[in-house]
Amino acid sequence: MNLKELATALGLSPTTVSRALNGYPEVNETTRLRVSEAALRHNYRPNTRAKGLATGRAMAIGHVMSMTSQHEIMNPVFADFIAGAGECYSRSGYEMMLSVVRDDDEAQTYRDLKARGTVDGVILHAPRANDPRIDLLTRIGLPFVVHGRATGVRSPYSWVDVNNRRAFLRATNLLLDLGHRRIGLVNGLEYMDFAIRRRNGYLEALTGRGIAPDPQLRQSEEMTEGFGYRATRTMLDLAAPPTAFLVASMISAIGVRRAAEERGLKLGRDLSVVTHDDALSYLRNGDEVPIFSATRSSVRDAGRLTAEMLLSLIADPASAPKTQLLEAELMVGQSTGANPHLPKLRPQ
Amino acid sequence: MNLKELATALGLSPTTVSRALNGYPEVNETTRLRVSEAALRHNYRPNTRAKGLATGRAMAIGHVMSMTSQHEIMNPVFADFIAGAGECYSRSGYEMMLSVVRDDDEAQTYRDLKARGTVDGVILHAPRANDPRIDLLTRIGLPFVVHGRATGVRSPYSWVDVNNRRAFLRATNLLLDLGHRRIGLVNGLEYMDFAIRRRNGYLEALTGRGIAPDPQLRQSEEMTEGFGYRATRTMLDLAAPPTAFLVASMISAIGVRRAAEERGLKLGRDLSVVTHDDALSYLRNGDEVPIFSATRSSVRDAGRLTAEMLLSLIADPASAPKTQLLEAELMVGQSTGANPHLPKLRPQ
DNA sequence: GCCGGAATTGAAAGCGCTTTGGGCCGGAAA
DNA sequence: TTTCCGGCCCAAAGCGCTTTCAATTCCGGC
Repeated sequence: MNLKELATALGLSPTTVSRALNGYPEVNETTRLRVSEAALRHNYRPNTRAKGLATGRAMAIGHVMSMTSQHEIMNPVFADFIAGAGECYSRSGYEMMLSVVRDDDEAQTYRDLKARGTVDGVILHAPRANDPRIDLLTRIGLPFVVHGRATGVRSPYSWVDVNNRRAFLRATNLLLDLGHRRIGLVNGLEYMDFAIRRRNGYLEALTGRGIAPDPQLRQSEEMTEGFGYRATRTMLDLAAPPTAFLVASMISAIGVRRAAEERGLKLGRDLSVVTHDDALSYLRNGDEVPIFSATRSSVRDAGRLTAEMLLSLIADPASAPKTQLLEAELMVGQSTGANPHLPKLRPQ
Repeated sequence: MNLKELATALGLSPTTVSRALNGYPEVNETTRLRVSEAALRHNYRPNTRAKGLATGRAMAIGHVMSMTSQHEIMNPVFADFIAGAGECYSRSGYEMMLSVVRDDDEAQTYRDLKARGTVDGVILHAPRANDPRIDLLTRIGLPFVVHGRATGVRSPYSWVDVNNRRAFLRATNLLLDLGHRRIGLVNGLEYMDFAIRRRNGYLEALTGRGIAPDPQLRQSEEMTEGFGYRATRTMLDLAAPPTAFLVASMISAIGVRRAAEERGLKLGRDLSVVTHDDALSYLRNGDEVPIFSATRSSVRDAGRLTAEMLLSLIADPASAPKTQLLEAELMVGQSTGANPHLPKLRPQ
């Protein structure tokens, strides 16, 4: 059933039916009722493409996820982010379009989305330092919001980000306060912006206490369980091993725990761990007392906020770029404790 | 730049340009070259909506993920499945549309997608026993492929599924062969079809060896880490605790390991665990020797296969429903070993 | 030198919607 | 009574493509 059929069934013109359904004021209220009742009864819904063609709006938002040909890692965070954004879209009548592309095709994908008018805007995932995609999107005039930021990019753009530097600064300070002096950093890939900021927060805290950072205590890679495991083993094998770890994701932290337990080290007693916790739905960090002490920030909320920001940008194209910085909570859980090797400061 | 503009720029009619770009035979080869060169130069790409309107095909596939209002759990498997399917789509020029909806809106969402012509077909996720969505989709005539099956649904439909029953049958037999007699089942929600089949495989193996299944050794819930942990604690607290566990997901298995290690039980020595492994990219099950003994089946491959099947169904609407049953590999890893409490069969 | 047919191109009619620019009617204002 | 103005509705023109149908040109064959 299309508009014309519905109109003839009602003895009205397509014009009036369209106006009635779209809430235009110049249609009689009783007619409107009659129309919407008939639309419901006939299960009428305007054709997406026809409507889009007529209005010039796609009512769709693009999410491009690129995969390096080598890694092929799906970010576990992605699903929850999508869920948050998707909520927003269905509330607002938007569709979400997902493109999975090889990373060297990503720029072309954005150009395509714009040229073919497939979407009204996109969300930029996983920004890197000096990310060229930001300039690209600005240049081609496709509205976008970045989930994260891109160190080094000077031109203004809209973003929603967690205060990663501050989060890891605070986390490091927590460990320092517990007497830890050698703190291992198990970071994400350090061309990713979030990882850079986390490292900076970590370094800032150390130097703030007059501790010279040891490059041997830093590893960075894709945040898998296996990486957490391997990085921990390697650092524990050092002549002067760390007594605490700062980890960039729960998944990696699970690997850290595996390595620790393999050595008979109990977290919170023999070894301290603070991890970042994205509050993934299937990986809750304990119930009352968190399993891991953590810097916590819901990526699902971030998804919702990012999507909302993009929709507001699309609604008002003239508006200046918006930004939103979210603070992570620092939660003390069961995986941290005083440095057991600390020489008593005041003996006796 | 649209078709008309490109046509006038070339001194040709839109008809010819359209034909040239779409590979119709009746256009002069030199003209075609001229056209495609100009299209490239002007960065021309046909408008998605206009093309869709004219052809009647959306060139898009819908994925609906519903969330129960209580749970709000994003299936961690979803991301990898999507990645597999997305690969197939971008290869074939299709788009993926994702809808995140409350589960009581799901039926309406399918009706919408059909009525508005937003997609050419959908992939049905997380089927349950007697899943009503299958009949719904058949009734409204929206092509679909189910990722999984639905016990109890009699009408024919297309699906791609792992042989869950067989996988858990074999896994249980492995544990039985290792001398385990009390085997705990940490299953997914048992209204989900896959969980039903896994339980059946487990029960079949037990009864096949003349062992009466103990209902106390079965728990089923959303497959989170926390559930794995709690279920294990509960079962280990039984008067006659299990010596082995069969677990429905790596995430839950990590919870099982946490509970075990909390009790000082080492996996593979004091307690055996076999888990199902979806081969998630960020949660590899070890490198050479798997961490967990596991029934393994890549959900990403499943995504690819499901998408391919759907596209072939759409290409040939008259074709009969297709099905594909994937076998899981049974991999022995570090988490299984002989039952330590087993009385020696041949003492001395 | 004429004809049928292949090769090549175009005009125009949709696809299903929105939206502009009237048109008609009844009642208030003149 | 005439004029004007809301209130309500419709015809028709697009939106940017595809595709049918027709037109034109250029051949070789007779």
